[in-house]
Amino acid sequence: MGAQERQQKEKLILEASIKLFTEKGYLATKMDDVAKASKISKGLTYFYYKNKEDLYMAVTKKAFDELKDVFRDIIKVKGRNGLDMLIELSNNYFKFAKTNRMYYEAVLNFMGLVQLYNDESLRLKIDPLVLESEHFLKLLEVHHDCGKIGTQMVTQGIKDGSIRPELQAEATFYTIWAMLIGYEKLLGPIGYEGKDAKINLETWKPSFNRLLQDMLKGTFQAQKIQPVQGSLF
Amino acid sequence: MGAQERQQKEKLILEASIKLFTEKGYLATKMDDVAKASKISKGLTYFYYKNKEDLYMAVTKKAFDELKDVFRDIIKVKGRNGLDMLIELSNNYFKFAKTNRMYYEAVLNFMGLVQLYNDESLRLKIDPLVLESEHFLKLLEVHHDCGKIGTQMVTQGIKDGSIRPELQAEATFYTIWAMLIGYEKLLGPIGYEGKDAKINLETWKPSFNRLLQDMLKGTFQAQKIQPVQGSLF
DNA sequence: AAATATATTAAACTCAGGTCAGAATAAAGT
DNA sequence: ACTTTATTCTGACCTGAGTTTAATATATTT
Repeated sequence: MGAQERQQKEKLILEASIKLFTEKGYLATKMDDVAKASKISKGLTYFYYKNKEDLYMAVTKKAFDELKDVFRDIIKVKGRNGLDMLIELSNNYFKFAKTNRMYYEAVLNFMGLVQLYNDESLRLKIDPLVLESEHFLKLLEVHHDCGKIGTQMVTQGIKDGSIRPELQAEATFYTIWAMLIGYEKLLGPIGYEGKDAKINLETWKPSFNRLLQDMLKGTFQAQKIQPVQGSLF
Repeated sequence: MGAQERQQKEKLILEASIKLFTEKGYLATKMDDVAKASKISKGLTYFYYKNKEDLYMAVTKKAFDELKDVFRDIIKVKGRNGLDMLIELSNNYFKFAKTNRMYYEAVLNFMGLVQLYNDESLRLKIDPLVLESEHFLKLLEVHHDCGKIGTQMVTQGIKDGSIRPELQAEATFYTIWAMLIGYEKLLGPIGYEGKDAKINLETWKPSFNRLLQDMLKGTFQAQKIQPVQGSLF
């Protein structure tokens, strides 16, 4: 059994666990289930993956790679201004989070891990095997890649005039990302109001998008003030 | 033993677990530890709390109450405009998240729960005992209270002119909250870059605050356009 | 074909959340 | 005051799930 066959076996286990994690969630999925679904013995899964978290890290890697594709798919289409790219990113980001819920949760979980990782005093709370995992460092990179692609969009927007020029691209992009993450996190809780919900998933999103755009381009200038200015010259 | 004495005992267990959760985290804290720290038998903890999660819900209740205090402390001070209140809220929110890390994590965890709760197809993923917990409904209320207080700040800001009038108070506040949540979540991961980090905790925050303020008051109008307008009349 | 390395299994181990039968204590009834 | 009932409490036990390991089968090398 060469390295290639081994990779195939790993992939088999990985895909079985992705299916299970998606259906039942990480906690409810037992290593027994993974083994059964992969048609191998439970012990063997520990031959290919150090432990359950290591397996989850492998899943997370796939998840973050797909999220990165969302970023890449937008920037690779030419002929749009930066603002439009970011608006589409916002939409597709939410779509991703909704459609690939388990994947998105894995991404968020990873961000939580990195938060611990960055705080020396908290790092020891992370399972050492996770840090040793080949996927961990790769994930840090992919995370960073997403940041770079997003920053590129802002830079592009500043260049083409769709975003106000005094903004700092990188900080701005990460603020946008922060908004997306937080929005996703808050979405549910607010929807709860249910009966008299003036503010819920549907009604809130336009407001959110509007605020995001205003923040980036400075609506007052473009929509209200500009006409007045025009009459000046 | 009256109801009062019972409450005291509950409080004892609660405080022991808060200490342990803070020190070692939820997962690393064993019910044996809680029992030992409370100087009772393990079985008895299950007399006062249905299970570990129920205990955690009680902790979460304390956590969210304290977060609500952060909101209340700001709005109860009169003589400031709405925007300033929100800026202070932002600062104090981050301070809270940093100082009371375990509490803040509990709050976030609860938000995750509510997200499941709102999706009928996912609700069954929540431990039924959690839904039965007396704290769960209370927590939904406290969450809502925070939203109301924050919305009040925006309303105030619109009234006193520190926030642009066309914004919808509720949607705007929840967008702000989303930004805070997301910022907190992203903070760590970005700080990681470490060596060449242009963007990290320190350098990013001013940018973030600036974007937040611009979004709310429309900086262009106030700083660049207004003077021109003034010359018109 | 023997020796070595790699896969694979099934059973055993461990740890931690949760239960339970019964003891100790307190409260209520007679 | 004594019995009965309800409440509080304990420690041993149960169970489930992640993980380890000793032993076996299969493949690779020499």
